[in-house]
Amino acid sequence: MAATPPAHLSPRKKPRQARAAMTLDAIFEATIQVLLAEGLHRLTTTRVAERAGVSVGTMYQYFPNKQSLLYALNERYLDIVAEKVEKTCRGKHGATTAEMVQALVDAYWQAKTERRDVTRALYRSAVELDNEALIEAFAQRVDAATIAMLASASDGSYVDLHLVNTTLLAVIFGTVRNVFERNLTASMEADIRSQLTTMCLSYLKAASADRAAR
Amino acid sequence: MAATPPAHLSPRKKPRQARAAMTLDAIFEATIQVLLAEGLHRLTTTRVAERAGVSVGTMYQYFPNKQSLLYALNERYLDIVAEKVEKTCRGKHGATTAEMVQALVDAYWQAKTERRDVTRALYRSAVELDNEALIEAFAQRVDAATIAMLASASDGSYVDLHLVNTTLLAVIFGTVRNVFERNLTASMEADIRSQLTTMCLSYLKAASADRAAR
DNA sequence: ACCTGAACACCGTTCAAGT
DNA sequence: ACCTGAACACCGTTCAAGT
Repeated sequence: MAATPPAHLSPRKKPRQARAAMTLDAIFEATIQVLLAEGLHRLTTTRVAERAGVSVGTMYQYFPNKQSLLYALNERYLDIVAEKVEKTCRGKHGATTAEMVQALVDAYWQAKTERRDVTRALYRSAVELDNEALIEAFAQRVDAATIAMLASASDGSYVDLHLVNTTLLAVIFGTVRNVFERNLTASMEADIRSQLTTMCLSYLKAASADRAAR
Repeated sequence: MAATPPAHLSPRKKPRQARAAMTLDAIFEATIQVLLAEGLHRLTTTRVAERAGVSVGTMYQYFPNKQSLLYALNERYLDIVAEKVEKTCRGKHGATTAEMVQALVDAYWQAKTERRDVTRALYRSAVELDNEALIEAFAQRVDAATIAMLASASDGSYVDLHLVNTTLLAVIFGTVRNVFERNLTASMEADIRSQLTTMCLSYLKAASADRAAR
């Protein structure tokens, strides 16, 4: 689960009535819409409230400030991505390293591409916040999933699995973000994605204790 | 040189007198200071002006808006990084692939680490802006430098040098950013840096036409 | 050519009042 | 328990006036 956010960013209260839960959903949905339609610097509490059909005061019942709204939005999003990656990893226990890497890169890339406008908007929105806790929680969750997967590989083991795994994830996360921030053609993007897979695989082979022992 | 920024982000005028040049420098310096001391969301035009010892009106003579100030700051910074990478690349023409990769990762990582607080602050500040043009210009400049270097390698050539090179840079840029956004120990960071070098190298070997032909 | 700072429209956040 | 919206302090940006 996501780590508890810093106090000044945590939601004020949870909705206790169905009406309130709907209000919250409307606020999140409105935030995404304003973010996409107007951009981060035009994302104002007034505009979000208006689009959500509530008053500003209502927003402030759930979130102590604007940042915490964006924080919660990113948290939701990362939860979904993490869940997808976890599921993929569980499905590949015992497989070959090649299958694992392929599946991992595909799952992560796919999760980020599904709604690429939202992904981009959230990458940007995250800047305002004290988001280290958020990123760290996400990283550790994925870390656990991929470590367990790699440890079960049928064709290789690593002297320092922890380091290899952290490196692998830093490279995948980083590269995907870098690609998303540039304006590349779809085919160039697809090419890089496939090259990234190749690259991760050749790294794992080079780092494999198994191979070194042969 | 850096590409011309979008009209709404380009500086209003260049300083024509020594006094004005000093004013501009003071504004840039103040911006970095406020960014480091107070963070992005407390970076206000008033605060920057006050710290720079000028009035707000003066700032607006040089920059049409707050974004353009951050744009110019990032431009300056990326120019310095690009220059360092270019110099490193020129120095390795004709060397082995291993030397090149090592030098490239070191140069880039080093440039970003030199003032890591500034690097982090600028990564964050860049979010507000329409910074695609900025990133693209930087990427293309480095791209040209590394392509020329790799093409001169004494021990390998590539079927699709362009793709290999773009992938390599996306991975390096992305990974470095990812590492900077996390809170890792110094030794963990050093380890990842060295692993990244290994990884790039094993990728280049795998992608080398030379080796495939053997 | 360069600088000033009061003025304006707008933003984040609060809180007394409502259902 | 939940929602409202006027009120307040502050922000980005302008522009008439100064040197």
